[in-house]
Order: sequence, then C-alpha cells, then structure tokens
Amino acid sequence: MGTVKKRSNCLLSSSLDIFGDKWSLLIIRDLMFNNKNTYNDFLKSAEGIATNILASRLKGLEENGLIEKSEHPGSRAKILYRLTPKGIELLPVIIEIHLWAEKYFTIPSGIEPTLKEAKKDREALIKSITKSLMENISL
Amino acid sequence: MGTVKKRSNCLLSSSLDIFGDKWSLLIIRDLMFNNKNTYNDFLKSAEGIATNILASRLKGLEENGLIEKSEHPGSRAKILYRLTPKGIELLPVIIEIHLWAEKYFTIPSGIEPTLKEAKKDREALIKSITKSLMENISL
DNA sequence: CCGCATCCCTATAGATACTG
DNA sequence: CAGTATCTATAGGGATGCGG
Repeated sequence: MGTVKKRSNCLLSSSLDIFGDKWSLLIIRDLMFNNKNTYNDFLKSAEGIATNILASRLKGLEENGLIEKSEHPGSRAKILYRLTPKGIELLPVIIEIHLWAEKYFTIPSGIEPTLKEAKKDREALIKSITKSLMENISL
Repeated sequence: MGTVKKRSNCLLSSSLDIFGDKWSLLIIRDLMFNNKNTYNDFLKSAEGIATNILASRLKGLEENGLIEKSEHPGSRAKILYRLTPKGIELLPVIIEIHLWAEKYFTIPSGIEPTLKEAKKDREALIKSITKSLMENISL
C-alpha cells in the first residue's frame, strides 16, 4: 500500500488510490476525534485492525503526506502520529460521509450534537475543528 | 462484496463497509457525471475495472440501495443502471473529495468550472446537480 | 512495554478467457 | 451485452518474534 500508482488522472480516482480502502480513513478519524495517536491506540479501536495492516496503512498515509511521525512527549519508547494539514483537510470529506450515514444507520451515542451543529453551520464547525487540530500540530 | 458485515457501529466505518474500496465511488461517479449507465459503459472507463470486479461491485451497490437496475429504453438486451436517492446523496461526499484532491493533484481538463462553482456556492451546485439527477430517476 | 516485522493461513481482489 | 469460470496475486487475520 506504500507507493502510489495512479489509475487515471481523475481527481476522485487519484484520491481513492490514497485513502480508498476500509482502514485509512478510520485511522484519520482516530487522530481527528478520538485522541488516539500511537500504534497501540489504533490497534485498540473497535474495528480491530490487524497489526500488519496497520503498519502498512501508517506507512502509506505517511508516504502520501497525510500523517507524520514525531517523538512522544511522555515516553521515549512511544511514537506519536499526527495529522498533517493535508490530512486535516480531509475533515470536510469525513463530515459529509457522517451526514450521509446518519440517514441510513443508527446513530452512535455522543455524536448527535456534532451532527446537528454540522447541519446548522457546517463552515463554522469545520473551521473550529480545523483550528484545534492545527494547534495540535505545532506542539 | 455483497452482504454487509458491520465492523463497528461507527458511522464512518459503516459507510466504508459499503463504499470504502477503490471502485464503488468510481461507478457512482460514472453514473453521476459521465452519462454512463450500462455494464459496458463502466468497463470502458479509464481506470479499467475487471469484469468480475464490476459485477461484484454492481451487486454490492444494488444490495445496499445505492443503485438499481431497470430496462434500457433503447435496447431490450441492455440493462440500465441508475442511482437511487441514497446514491445521489453521496454527491456532497464526492464534491468534497474533489475539492481536497484539487489542492494536491493536477486538475484534469473540463472540471475546473465546476470546482470553481463548488467553492463559490457549494449548496447551490449540490442542489442543482441533485435536481437533474433526481429527474433522471423518474423516467 | 512499544512499534513494528515476519510467518502462516484464509479470504478477497483482480486479470483474463469464456459463456448464455 | 452482461455477466461466470478459472486462476493468480494481494489484502487481511492472528500469532509470534524481536530490537529499542
């Protein structure tokens, strides 16, 4: 999943070459909303990603500039993964997927307020979340 | 790819269970923007999907209510695939992916005006495209 | 411990040939 | 035209190993 081979020069196709799989956006989600930022954090997520798949996806996301590694402030042994601006900019995509899904799946507890806000003032919500994510980068 | 097994009750995860692969959204794209609506139309797209994969994806998309089959008005031999409202509602997701991709890939000819319109008045564009897609349904 | 790498095995993706 | 059949390659699950 590392190197990218563009299937066509369609923007959608090129995007799917990068994150068009069942796992990449879930890792982005964990980084964005779930305060997860280490290898083991991702492993523990509800969907149960396998370790080799996680390693492969992290490598691909890093090679494509969506995430980056850095030192963990608490432990020398740990590696901290962070979203880059390019990764953070996927927020609108993820929000739209949520808004779509909300109509067809039962809504998990806790996110209803955010969904409501997204429908009321989408731009403001994106701006606000982006801001706090960007601040996280410059630690 | 037919039956759905939800990995978790996360809205994003459930969505990726349905269209989180390298092909499904491209078929939706062809139906939305490229006036393609038969099996062979999809086969001929630039990315070069294999026939068995196409069959599998069409089945999955139909089982999940994103597309539906109908009779082709011109030829009895042909099958016409159409987006359902549930499929059409993926338009905002696809637009956001395009807007993201525009920043990181070279833009293919022809879609620049649409991208510009999407940035100027996103809601109006979505409304307009949705309307014409919906009219297509009730033939 | 933590972040992987490796191995083994199964399931799904995918290329190509072929069929009703 | 719209798919199957067949075969191979890759994705993915699960256990385990291993250096830092």
